[in-house]
Amino acid sequence: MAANQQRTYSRYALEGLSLFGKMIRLGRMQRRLTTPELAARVGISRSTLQRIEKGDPKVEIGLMFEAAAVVGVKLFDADEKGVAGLSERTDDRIALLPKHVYKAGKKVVDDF
Amino acid sequence: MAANQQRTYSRYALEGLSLFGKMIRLGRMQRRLTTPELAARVGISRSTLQRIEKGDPKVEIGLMFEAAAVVGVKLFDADEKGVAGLSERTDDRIALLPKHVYKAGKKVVDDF
DNA sequence: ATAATATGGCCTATATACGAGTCACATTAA
DNA sequence: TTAATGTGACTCGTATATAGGCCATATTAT
Repeated sequence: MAANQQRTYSRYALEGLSLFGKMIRLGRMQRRLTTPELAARVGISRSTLQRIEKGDPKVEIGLMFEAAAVVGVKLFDADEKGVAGLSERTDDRIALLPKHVYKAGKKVVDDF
Repeated sequence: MAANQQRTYSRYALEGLSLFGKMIRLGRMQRRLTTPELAARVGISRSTLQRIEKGDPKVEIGLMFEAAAVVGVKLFDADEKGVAGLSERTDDRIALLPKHVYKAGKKVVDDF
């Protein structure tokens, strides 16, 4: 018992998840894969795949990324140099910032 | 006991997750938020935020999307009409396909 | 029409992610 | 330098996601 539902998610996150699930579903159908087939290829159960395609916020992100990869859905269009290139550039940008944030009576700047 | 590590993830998924985590970390640092601060805003523990920024495949996808939303990381560059528009167009594309996949001796087509 | 298959929804047991804490070390500002 | 704060890396108990099953309905092909 205790049907809590105590965690809430923002509208933006839920909509993004819903879209992500729909894209995976679309990819699956375009490749003419049934839900048991795709689940088998991803290495998950059909029930989990169903939750993925619904955009359930509680699924493991790794499983959702796996499914997306299998059906060819890519988020943040890693175009040019692919994900690796983006990753490097992100590392570079992080390196430019102070390594700790440190709050000391400073007002939050937020200019970027 | 039983340090299983029985689930494996594809390289592509792991790299995508790593990038995703780095983008969240970058967003947090740009906004001068400490890890306890961001964790509080997202409504999660600091340990979970650490796993998010590392790209741990086992975190709830809802939490990661939530964190991304708070620090302004936008998924699948939902530019123009935003996520809602993309979602609609995805629905439309799904509607064009047969509602079930059905395998019947047909060869996998894969033309799209 | 019928048969065959796909999908959605629900259930339970078990593996495990989460929150909360602690400690050590790194980094910053003074 | 020193003091204050941020971060990383753990541990542990408990809430919960997952796998796997079943059943009902929908869809397809014949």
